[in-house]
Amino acid sequence: MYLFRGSEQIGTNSFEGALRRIIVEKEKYYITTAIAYTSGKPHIGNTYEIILADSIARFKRQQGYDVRFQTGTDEHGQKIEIKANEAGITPKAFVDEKAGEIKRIWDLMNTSYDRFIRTTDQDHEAQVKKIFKKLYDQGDIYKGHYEGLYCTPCESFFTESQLVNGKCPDCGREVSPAKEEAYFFKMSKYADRLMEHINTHPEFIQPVSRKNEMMNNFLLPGLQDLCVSRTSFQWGISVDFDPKHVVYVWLDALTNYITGLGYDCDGNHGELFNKNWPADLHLIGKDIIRFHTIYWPIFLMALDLPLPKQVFGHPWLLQGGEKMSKSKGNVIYADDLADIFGVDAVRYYVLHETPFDNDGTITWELMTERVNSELANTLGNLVHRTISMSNKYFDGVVNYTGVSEAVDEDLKSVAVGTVDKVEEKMKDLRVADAMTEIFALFRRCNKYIDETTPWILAKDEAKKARLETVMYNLVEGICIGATLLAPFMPETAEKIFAQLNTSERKLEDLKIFGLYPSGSKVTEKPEMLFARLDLEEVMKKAEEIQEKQRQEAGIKEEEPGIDIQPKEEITYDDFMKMQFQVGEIIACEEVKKSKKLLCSQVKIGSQVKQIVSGIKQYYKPEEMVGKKVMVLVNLKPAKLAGVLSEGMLLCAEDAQGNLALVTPEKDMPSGAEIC
RNA sequence: CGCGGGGUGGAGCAGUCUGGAAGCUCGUCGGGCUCAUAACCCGAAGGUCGUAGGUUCAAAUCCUGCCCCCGCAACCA
Repeated sequence: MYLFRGSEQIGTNSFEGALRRIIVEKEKYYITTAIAYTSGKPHIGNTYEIILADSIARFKRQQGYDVRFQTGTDEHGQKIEIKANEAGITPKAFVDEKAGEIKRIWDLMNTSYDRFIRTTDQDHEAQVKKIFKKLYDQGDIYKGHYEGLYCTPCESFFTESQLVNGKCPDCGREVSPAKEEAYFFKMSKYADRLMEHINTHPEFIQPVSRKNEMMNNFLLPGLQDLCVSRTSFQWGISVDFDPKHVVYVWLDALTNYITGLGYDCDGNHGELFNKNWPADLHLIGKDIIRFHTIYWPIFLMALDLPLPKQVFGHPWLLQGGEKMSKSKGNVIYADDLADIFGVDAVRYYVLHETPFDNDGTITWELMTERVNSELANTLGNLVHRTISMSNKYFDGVVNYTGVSEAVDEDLKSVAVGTVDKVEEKMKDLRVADAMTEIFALFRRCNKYIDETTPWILAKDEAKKARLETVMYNLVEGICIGATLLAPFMPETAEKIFAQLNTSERKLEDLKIFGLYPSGSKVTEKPEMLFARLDLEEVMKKAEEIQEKQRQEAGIKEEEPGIDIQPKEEITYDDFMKMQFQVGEIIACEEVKKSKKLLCSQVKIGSQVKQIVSGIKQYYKPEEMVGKKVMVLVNLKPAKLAGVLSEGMLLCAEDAQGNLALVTPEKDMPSGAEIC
C-alpha cells in the first residue's frame, strides 16, 4: 500500500499511474502440493501432482501474480523407521537419500517451486513442537488411550475393517485388542464451524463432487477425535513435555504449509507468512482430501489462522486402468518416460490426458500415440514447415507487408481469442481443456497453410508480398500459441522462441495480432521439436524397464507348475539303494547313428565312467565339457545304440520335454556324494 | 446389505450438478495437397450413452432395481 501511494504521487499522468498500479499491486498467489512420503521413488502418478502444480504456478506468474510455490517431503513415521532398519542405516540417512531422489525428479521435470520443505527441517520441527504444546495448553489436545486391534510383530494398530480374514493385513498373524497411551485432538469442538465454512464457501473443496463425500461420511455423522501422537516408534518429532511420544502424521505433515512460510507460534511470523497466508490452493491427491478439508482447517481454527481458499483433490493416473505397484511390475516412472520421450512430452501427457475428476490412464502405447500425433505432427511439424518455408522463400526473413485477404481473418480471430479461452479454463483449474484450446490454435495454423498454399504463391513473383504476409501471419500465430504453451511446456516454448528469434509475450499482449517484429530472421536450420517415435521400439524399451523392475521386486514370471503322475511310495531303504555323486564331464561326443544321444566321459572321484544321455537336442558336446552334474552311479550298465553306458546324468524335464542338467548350486569336487 | 468411484462408436476422454438435436483427440476408410517430421487439409463410416424399469412433451443427464470394473491393505497417491 505504501508503495502504491508513493507511486501515484510520482506518476505524472494517469496512464503511468495505471501502469504502476498494475506492477505494484501484484496479487500474491500461494500454491502447494502435498509433501511426498519418503518411503520410495515417486512414480509418474505422484509426479503428476508436482507438474500440475507447476503449470498452475507458471500460469499464475504469467497472469502477473506474485507466486509462492511450495512442495517437499514428509519424512517421519514408523514405516520409514522400519525401512531404514532393514537397510541398516539411520532414518535420517534413509530420508536424506529418498528426499534427494524426489527432488531430483521434481527438478528433472522442470518444476519451479520456491521452497522444497522437508519435515526434518529444523525450522519445521521447532514449530511443530510449539504448535503441539500450544494446542495442548489451550485444551484442544488431551491425553487418552488409543484402542484397537494390535499386531505385536508389526507394532501396528488396525481397525476391524482393515483386517484381512480377521488377521493382520501386513503379516497375516493374529491381532489382539490393545490400548496405547496417546494424545488426541478434539475435532468435535470445531466441527460446526467447519461445516458452516464448507457450506458458505462452495469453492473450498474442488471438484465439488468431493464435498458431499466429506459432509456425508465424516462431518454429518459426527467427527471422531484424531490421534496426534504415538509411542510405538521414535522416528518423529518428539513431544517436548512428554518425550516418549512423537507427533503422529498429520499435525506434523500438514503444518508444513505454514512452517514453510516462516509461521511462528509465538506470533513473530516472517514476512513471507504475513504476505502469503492463507494459501490460495492446496493441490493434493484425492485420497487425502479428508485430511485437507477437515483436519487441516480445524487445526488452523485452533491456531486462530485463516483457512486456505481452496483444496483441489486431483484424480489419479492409472497404468492401463490399474493402480501401479512394484509387485505387478507395471510402475511407470517419470525419469524413464523422460529418457524416451523428453521432459515436455511427459508434462504434456500428464497434463492433457488426465481427466478433471476421473482417474486417467497412462500406458506406453498411449504416450507414444499422443507424442506422435499431437506433439510431433501437429506442433513440431507446424513449426518446422513454417521455418522451412521462410528460409526457402525469403532467406528466413519474416516481413509484414499488409497484403491481407479474407481468409486471414479467421486465423487472426482464433489466435487472439485463445488467451481468453485459456484463462477461462484455468480459472477452474481445467488444465487439460486449456491445453486443448492452445492446440486448436496450432491446428488452425496448419489449416491456414492449406488455405493459402504458400508453395503456389511462391511460383508467382507478383504474389511475393502476399506470400510474405502469409508467412508473417503464421509466425505470429505460432508465437501467440507458444506463449500460452509456456506454463505447460516451458522448454518447448523456449525452443520455439529461439527458432523464431523472439521471446515470450506478456499475456495481455496476446489479444493483439501482429506484434512479431517485422523483418526478424528465423533460424536457418530448424530443429525438430519432437521426433516421431516407433511404437515397437518404445515397447521394446518399456519391456526392458518393466522386466528390470520385476526382477528388482524379486518377482519371477508366473509359471504354471507341472504335475506328473505320482509313483508308488518308497521306503528310506529304497532311496538309500541309489547312489548319487557329482561327476565332472571331461569329454563328450555325439553318438553317430543316433538323433538324441551324447556320449560323455565323466570323472567321478578317481575313476572315469562312460555315460550315454539323450540330450543331444539341448546340449552341444563342447558345452558339456567342464560341467559338474548329478550322476546316478550304481545303475546297471547297459548298451544304448551299441554304446556302453555306465550310469545316468540327471535332468529336469519341463512340459515340452526340454531338458536341463542338474548341477550343484555351489561348486563341489567331482565324486562328492549327493544325499 | 462396510465405504467410495466408474461403465458414452475400435482406443483415450468431454458432456451428467443447471434434462432439450451425442462432442473432442487418436485409429479406420475415401479424397485433396506436396512447404513439412510418410506430415498437413477435407469428407465418411462407426454409439440402443452397462442393463431393466420409472418420472417427463423431452433422459447420457433426474429416480429405482440389477450386472460388471476399480479403489479403500500392502514398497502406492
